[in-house]
Amino acid sequence: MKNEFTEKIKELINSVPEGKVATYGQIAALAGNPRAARQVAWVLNSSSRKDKLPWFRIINSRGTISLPRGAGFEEQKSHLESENIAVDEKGRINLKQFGWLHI
DNA sequence: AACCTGACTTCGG
DNA sequence: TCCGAAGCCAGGT
Repeated sequence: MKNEFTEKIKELINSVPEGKVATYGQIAALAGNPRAARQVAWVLNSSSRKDKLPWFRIINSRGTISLPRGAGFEEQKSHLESENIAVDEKGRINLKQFGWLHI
């Protein structure tokens, strides 16, 4: 198929186990394009609604929530905490402990 | 086909 | 460790 890259991104996101988080860069790299992290975010934004992907398990390389306050930050934080993942006030997460794949 | 946009990443200060 | 600028990718208009 033509956009197997996008399809693979969805598969990878669905592969993230509960209680773990992955970064855009990791997903992009596993999908075959380490540079297409932005595309991962785009796919999430467009597919999370219809495909119900665990978008809340995807964070940026700094190990923090990328969403701004009032635009999903609170929501994502709640989802993560529901899976026993520690998130501080600034949205920071300990990747050493909760990271799906170790960088 | 060209330009714009985005839940990013990396580098330098 | 935090902030700003530049670079990259694919989809949308």
